[in-house]
Amino acid sequence: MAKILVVDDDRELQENIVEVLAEAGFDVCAASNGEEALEQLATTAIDLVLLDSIMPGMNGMETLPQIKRAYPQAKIIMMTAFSTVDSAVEAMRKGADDFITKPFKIDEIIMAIRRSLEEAKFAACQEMLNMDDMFKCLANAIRRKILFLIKEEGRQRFMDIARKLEIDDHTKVNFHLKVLKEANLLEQDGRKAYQLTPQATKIVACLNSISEA
Amino acid sequence: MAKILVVDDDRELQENIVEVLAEAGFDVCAASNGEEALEQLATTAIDLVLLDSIMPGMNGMETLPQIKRAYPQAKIIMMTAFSTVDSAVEAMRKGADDFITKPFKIDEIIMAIRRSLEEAKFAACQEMLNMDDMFKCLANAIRRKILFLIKEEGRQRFMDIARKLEIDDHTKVNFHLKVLKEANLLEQDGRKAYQLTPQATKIVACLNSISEA
DNA sequence: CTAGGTTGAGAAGTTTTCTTCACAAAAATA
DNA sequence: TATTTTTGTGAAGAAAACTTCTCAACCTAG
Repeated sequence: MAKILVVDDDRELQENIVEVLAEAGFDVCAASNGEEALEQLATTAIDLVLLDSIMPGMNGMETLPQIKRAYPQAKIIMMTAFSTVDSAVEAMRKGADDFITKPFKIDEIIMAIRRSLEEAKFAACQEMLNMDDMFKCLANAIRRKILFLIKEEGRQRFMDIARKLEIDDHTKVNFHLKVLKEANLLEQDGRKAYQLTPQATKIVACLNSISEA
Repeated sequence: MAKILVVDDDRELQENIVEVLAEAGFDVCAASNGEEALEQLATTAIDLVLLDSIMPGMNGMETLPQIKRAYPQAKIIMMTAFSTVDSAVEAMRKGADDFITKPFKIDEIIMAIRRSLEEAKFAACQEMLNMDDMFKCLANAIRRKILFLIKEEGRQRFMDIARKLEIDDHTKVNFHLKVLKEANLLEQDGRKAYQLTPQATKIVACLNSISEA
């Protein structure tokens, strides 16, 4: 279930939107201005922000780039009663994913939300589908063994890896370590010991959870 | 944190073991006999069972094979005050992972637990390392796209898959679908529509979580 | 400093994987 | 029923991946 943050200083409109979106099946929370929005985002995983452009304190146009910078995965739909081509273009260039004019119809905002959430899902799938190097790496059994050896026993030096995996031909180990480095799954520290990259750590933990499920 | 179930009708000993294991950092729960143990296992993910062999009602030797059958991933350490070679061999043959004689020292039981849990972790890693077909499947981009298309849009017929992935050459699609079927990631229903196997569903969900983290 | 061990690189040979082609079988439609 | 469309098979060719070999650079120990 997608989590949506409604940011608007008009308390009545805000509550109206929250109620309607909740009825439409979304998990909704609210903030009255930019500062509150950033606070909410800091503690809650938000999928999409409905952001009013005119608010006292930090307004929508000022808040937008800050949210985009700190929470790039969150989709942002800018709402405004005073829309011009210039303000629309400015908002989109600052990172808004959509732009909607008040007063709007309910199904209009719901459709915009659904479209933006769909785009977010698509982007997440694309990112994973594009991890070609990583998938090609994991196709090879020796390389899987190397990753798990390092996960289980910590960083390893070249000949330790070869010995523990019982591979006599060091050049075979060298080839596979090179492939792992080029795929950004392994890196070397000051002593040339091999360790997992953050990405590899994530992947190995995830794959481990398949066996446990 | 490993979850341990202590099964013993001697209430004082049971509480003693629970307390000591909790202090050693384990998450512990208890049962007084075989029936209670099976009930607990039905509602809680247990990593390891400490199972007394002599209990009223369903005793340890009767409970052991039932646990092993229903919860094969759970490690079982059999405890007994009346140990003979025969009883030890019988317990191990029925699936116990270790066998320990009462009265035992605390560090003795903790060491046995640690050893068994380490073996469980090693077995989980081995299972995953051996999923060669699956990993080789995921190395190919077209096959990843097929899996995600079906995850996102539900079961698909042959030409629908080709059309949605914009692949003109149907024999290319056919080849990759065949590889996915042979790796037990895809199966066909009565109308020949392709759907994910339970295993594939698990894997795709897991890989999806990498992008979201 | 020298010799041996460790680590790494590049080329050639071998194996595996993928794509394409020709054809066939099954299902759907007119 | 005949024709068209959909789905599937196997072989050959092409591309990618892996293994082996030779050599080199660097590090360590005596």
